[in-house]
Amino acid sequence: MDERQALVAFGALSQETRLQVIRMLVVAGPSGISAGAIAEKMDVSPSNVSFHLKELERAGLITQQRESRSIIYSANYEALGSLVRFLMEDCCAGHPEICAPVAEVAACCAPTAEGKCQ
Amino acid sequence: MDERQALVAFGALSQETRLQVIRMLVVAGPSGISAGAIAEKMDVSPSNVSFHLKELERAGLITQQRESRSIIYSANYEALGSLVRFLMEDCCAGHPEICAPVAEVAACCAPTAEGKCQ
DNA sequence: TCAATTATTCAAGGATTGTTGAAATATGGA
DNA sequence: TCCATATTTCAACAATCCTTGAATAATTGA
Repeated sequence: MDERQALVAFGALSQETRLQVIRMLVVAGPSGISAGAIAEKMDVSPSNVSFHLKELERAGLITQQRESRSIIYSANYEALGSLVRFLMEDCCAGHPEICAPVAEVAACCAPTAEGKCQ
Repeated sequence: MDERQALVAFGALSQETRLQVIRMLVVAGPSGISAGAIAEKMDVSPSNVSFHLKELERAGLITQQRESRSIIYSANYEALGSLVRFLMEDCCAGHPEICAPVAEVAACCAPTAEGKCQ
C-alpha cells in the first residue's frame, strides 16, 4: 500500500458512520451484510448508507456482491491488514520500542496462538 | 483508544500534508523538528503548516515543546501504537488469518529481534 | 528598548464532503 | 408484464475543511 492509497483509506475511516460500518462488517465476517440491513442497524437512510458504502469501496476497504435483490458488502481484510502495515512501517523504522505493544497484540493472532486473545 | 479518538486520528492522517509531516516526524525520532524546518522541507507556508500541526496535535499524534525561539514538534509514538492497536483489534476478533502478515512485521520489531527488519 | 526571528491566530474565500428526498435502476415473483 | 423490493444516483443545499495573507505574540540579541 502506497501513501496515496493510505490517504484515501484514512479519509474513509475518518467519518463516524463509515467507521461503524467497517467495524460491523469486520465482525460480521466473510458472509457480509446487505446494504439494507446496514442502513437499518445503523438507523441511517438507504441513500446515505449507499453514499458511505461507495466511499469505503473506493478506498478498497470493502467489497460488494449481488445476492438476488440485495447487495452484500464485506470487509476487505487484506486491505485492512495493509493499512495496519503501512502505519507500522514508519513506526518500526528505527523505533522498535513503539511496536512492541503492537507486536504483543499481533502475536496472539498468530496461527499457533489461537484462543489467546481475550 | 476509543472510537472517538480513532475518528479524530484518522481524520488527521487523511490529509496529504499532515500524513507527510507525521512520517517525517516519526523518522526524525524523539528529538523532533521545528515548525519552520517542517514548513521549509515540505515547501508549505508557515501559517499553513501551523494549521496542520495544530490538527495533528489535537488528534494527539504529535507533541510540541518550545526550544528558544523555535517550537519543536515530535511524533507521539504511544498514540500511533494505540491507533494501530485499534485497527487491529477488530481484525483480530475472530479473524486471525488477517493479522498474520501484520504479526510478521511486528515480530521483527520485538526487543529480541533487533536487526531483523529489512 | 528596538529590531529580527519564529511561530500562531484570524478572517475571508474557495474547495471538498455530507445529507436529503425524489427519481432511476435492477431483481424476482404473481 | 406488472408490481414490490432493494439499492443507487442525482441535484440541491448545508456543513466542514483547507488555503491565503495580514496581524499578533513570544523570544533573543544588539
